[in-house]
Amino acid sequence: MSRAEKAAAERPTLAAVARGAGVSASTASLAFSGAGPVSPATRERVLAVAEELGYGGPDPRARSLRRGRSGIVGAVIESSLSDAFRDPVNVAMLDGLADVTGPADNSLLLLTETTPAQSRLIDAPLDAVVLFGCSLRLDESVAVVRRRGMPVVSIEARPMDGVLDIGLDNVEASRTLARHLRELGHRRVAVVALELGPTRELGRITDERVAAGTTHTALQRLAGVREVFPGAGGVVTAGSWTSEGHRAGMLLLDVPPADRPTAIVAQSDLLASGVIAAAAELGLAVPAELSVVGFDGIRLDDPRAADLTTMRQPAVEKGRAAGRALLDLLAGVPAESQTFTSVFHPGCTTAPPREAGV
Amino acid sequence: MSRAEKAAAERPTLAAVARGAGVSASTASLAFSGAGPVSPATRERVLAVAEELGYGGPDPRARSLRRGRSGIVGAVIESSLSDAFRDPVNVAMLDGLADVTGPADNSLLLLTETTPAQSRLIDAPLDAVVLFGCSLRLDESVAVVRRRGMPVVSIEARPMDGVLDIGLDNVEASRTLARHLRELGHRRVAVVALELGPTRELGRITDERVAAGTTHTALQRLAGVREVFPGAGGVVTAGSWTSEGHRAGMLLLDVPPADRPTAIVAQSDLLASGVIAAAAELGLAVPAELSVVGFDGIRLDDPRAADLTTMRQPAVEKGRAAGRALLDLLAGVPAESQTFTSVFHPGCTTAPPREAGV
DNA sequence: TTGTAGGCGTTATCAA
DNA sequence: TTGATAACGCCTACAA
Repeated sequence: MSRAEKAAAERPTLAAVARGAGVSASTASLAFSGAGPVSPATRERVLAVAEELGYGGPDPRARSLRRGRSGIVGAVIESSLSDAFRDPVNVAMLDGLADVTGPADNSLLLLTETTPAQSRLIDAPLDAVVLFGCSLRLDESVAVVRRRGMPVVSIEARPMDGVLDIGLDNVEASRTLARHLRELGHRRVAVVALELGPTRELGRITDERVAAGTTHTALQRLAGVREVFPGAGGVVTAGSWTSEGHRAGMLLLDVPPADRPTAIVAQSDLLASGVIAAAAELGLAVPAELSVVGFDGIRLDDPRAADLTTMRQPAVEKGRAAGRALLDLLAGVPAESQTFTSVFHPGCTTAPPREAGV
Repeated sequence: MSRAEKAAAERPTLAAVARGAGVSASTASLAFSGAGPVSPATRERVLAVAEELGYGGPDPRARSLRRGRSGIVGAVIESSLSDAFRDPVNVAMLDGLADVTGPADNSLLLLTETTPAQSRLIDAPLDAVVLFGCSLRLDESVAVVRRRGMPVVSIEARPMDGVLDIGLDNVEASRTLARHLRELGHRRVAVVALELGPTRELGRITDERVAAGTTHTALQRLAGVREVFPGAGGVVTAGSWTSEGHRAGMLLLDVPPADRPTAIVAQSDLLASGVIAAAAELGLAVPAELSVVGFDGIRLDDPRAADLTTMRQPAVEKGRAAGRALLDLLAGVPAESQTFTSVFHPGCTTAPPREAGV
């Protein structure tokens, strides 16, 4: 028996407190939960004995078995925490989620879609689950959770049976950006895409990678652009980070001028920021020599990308909506998928191409 | 009875599976946990019946009561998630923590030090707790947790009884930076401090605010600077964000040149980045007209602050150390507080003051 | 207002 | 290798 176990074994229980106070366990329970009538006198006596014995209140483990609820919502993210939280959009969504679940006495358990058959998803005492931009093991995760009968909410995932999704108008929003560029006169447009899955490797957008792609958001945003610029190519990145945008930008821009796109559609503001940094390094003026658009509408630290042309998406609201849906589901109230809308923000990183109509 | 409750009530239990397979509950349990000898035949039979009944494996709630372990570690942060995660240092520490706890089958529950008497800290099924830069309700949180007999690890908190702390050489590191500035010839030096507590309000550093300060890290870093520049003044911010650094910078720099500091010690790289942005706005060249140092050693997106003179701290390692300490404590192995060391990184944001020896 | 009884779903111990 | 038994600590009808 380890020291910790011994200490735990020695902790007083509600029964011990009740005994000490000369009342029954049920009365003591009421004294703590306030879920029933207890005379002030007995309550105080119980509390006093608890204090004396160093009893810290009902054990949440026992309580959650009895009640059938743990008060814990699993927030599943695909990658490592630092990868995911590097993008303010994810943090904003998480914050929105916590904003709603917290006051309802639910906390968030951080889970990553790790290899061994979603082990934590299986053995953590969860009441419900939110899937944050998961793609790789999406089906597997959903299967595990559904089998347990837990409500599942996804954020920007492809539609799945029995999963309520909080979506975004990715196709339409990307189309809007693409149209904006076309109207300015751009014809040579390249995309810098978010990770497409299943691998996270920077490289050219190819039909193969698109066909094998698992990340709904990236695929949708690409589709939106291609509605306006059919067959538009570009680069797939490993994720929504400035450094990846920079690498992608170098790949696309460090070429003979004739091969260079006149505009780049980055699938996130962070990527756009990296692209703009790459352009600066190559001595390309934005927007005079290169137009760049992003996606998300976050505030960027890099002054060169400060007023980016982008689509603003309601990230915090999406998180809140996911939280509300979860609470409804948990309460047995029917809830439905919903889609949020992005708003076009014209910044100063787009302009007509130097030679219109190349 | 809500729909969710009804569904839960209908879920098969281990006992039901055992009955279906014609074995005892204990045998069925072994078939799932693999914690004992079961003949392959029976195991398969049990698993088959489970599959058929749609049984998703042992209920974690019951398991955690029985085992006395939930596999959940509480990560307590003081502010909102988005405030905390805006600083990559916090994300890195969390990542390091998850790095260690994850493989040991422990997940992280995100908790904020909210008002109502640490409610979630009390009623969430936690095995242990990590305190991340908490200050306001630190004592209260610790009291709650200790009473439950849970191991507690703090990160850069002031020393507390029964709390293992993962520290950083904040005083020494800050002194190093201050000395560096003094050796360059600076005499008029201002500090841009992290939030000092108990309020989060931008304003001048005053004796009162310092005396009332609760944030260990900020106080230590200030003390380190003051060892070299006694009585150094400056600005307290609301937190480690670029925007706060910018505001603080404007406050300190947008004054007659004679009143202007020749160097600013920002207590984080993010703050430093904001200060540099403010300097740029005011047309002050860094480092020619103003030296700026930061703290942390994170990579910054703003190219003007790209190569900041700063102290690099091992944030991920700190998180890992906290995780290891926690696991030790949980296993009953004695563990001790430890302090990490920062490394001076000379960047290109410091230089001798324009007129040495003002 | 308080007490009694039973069980939430598992797993550990021990005996067979 | 399997099974019976007894908790784990609490909560909630229901009865007193």
